[in-house]
Amino acid sequence: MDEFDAKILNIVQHDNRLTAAQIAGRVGLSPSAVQRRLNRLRKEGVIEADVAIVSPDTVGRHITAVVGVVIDKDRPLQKALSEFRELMLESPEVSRCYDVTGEEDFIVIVSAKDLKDYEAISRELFMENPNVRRYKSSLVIRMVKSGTAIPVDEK
Amino acid sequence: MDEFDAKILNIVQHDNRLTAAQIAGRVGLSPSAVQRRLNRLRKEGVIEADVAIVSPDTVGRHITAVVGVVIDKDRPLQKALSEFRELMLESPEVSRCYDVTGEEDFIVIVSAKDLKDYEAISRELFMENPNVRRYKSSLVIRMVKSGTAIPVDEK
DNA sequence: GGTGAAAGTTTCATCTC
DNA sequence: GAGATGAAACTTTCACC
Repeated sequence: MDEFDAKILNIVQHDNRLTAAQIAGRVGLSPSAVQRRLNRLRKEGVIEADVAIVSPDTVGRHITAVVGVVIDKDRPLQKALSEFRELMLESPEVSRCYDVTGEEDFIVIVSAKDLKDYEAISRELFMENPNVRRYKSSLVIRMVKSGTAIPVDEK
Repeated sequence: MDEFDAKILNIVQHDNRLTAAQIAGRVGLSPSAVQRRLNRLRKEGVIEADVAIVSPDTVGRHITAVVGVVIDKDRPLQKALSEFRELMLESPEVSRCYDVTGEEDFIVIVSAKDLKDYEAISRELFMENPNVRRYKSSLVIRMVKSGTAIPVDEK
């Protein structure tokens, strides 16, 4: 990982369909050097995935919610935690789930078609979930920033 | 937007480096039909972007935090809100920012190198920010799910 | 890391339903 | 309207310097 890798990562995190030649022009390497680095970064797992980002609104997902979840500590804790994680992983409406410190145990990002759909989803995932003691939904009014990029220091 | 589009979107949201021929095999179309649809979906903004996802840990970003922010309502509200949004947009350590309903005004996802770095960032963005009345950090212990995919109903 | 030839992929005009 | 075919243009791969 040197300065070239950092520059390449900072570029492809915003557009991974640029050709090696285009990236090469910006970072000052030959196209094949860029390709070699990209292939290495992918093999090593620095680049975890290459994905298309879909605009939720255009596919009828008009609601995003941020949900703070507290697990019921009266139940076997490890089991409750792993069951909850499993449920999050297998629910397609859950786009992200963080295990966190603080008052809440998990913070979950949910995507739903509309409010009615969100109510059904939150009832199923949280309200009727015996592992959940309580939860608090915050509806997203406006996506201020919805990036996926991690800053990579160019040294 | 038909069933073919939905299937294509559900595929490229997990891997946008598949070739049109590979996608065609899975959805039951010819490669050129898949290409035309992908180009259309990109032009129409259904596909907002095509990006590489970088593993934060591998580039030295070991801390992720979810921060709930309450804006100081004693200040001119619209100005405070837009200044705060602007700050989030221009801060590379902020990967996401949601304007939300409920107790908090914003929920912010921050990426930092380590705890010391996080303290410096949160001091600058939140503690010393006159537009912020109070904020609450939750440190991410474990990324349970870190997807970017939105479910697209295949009819 | 660079170069260049081979293999693979996308683009686009054309034909068909 | 949308899908299939095939040739041209472009991109990636890989052996070699």
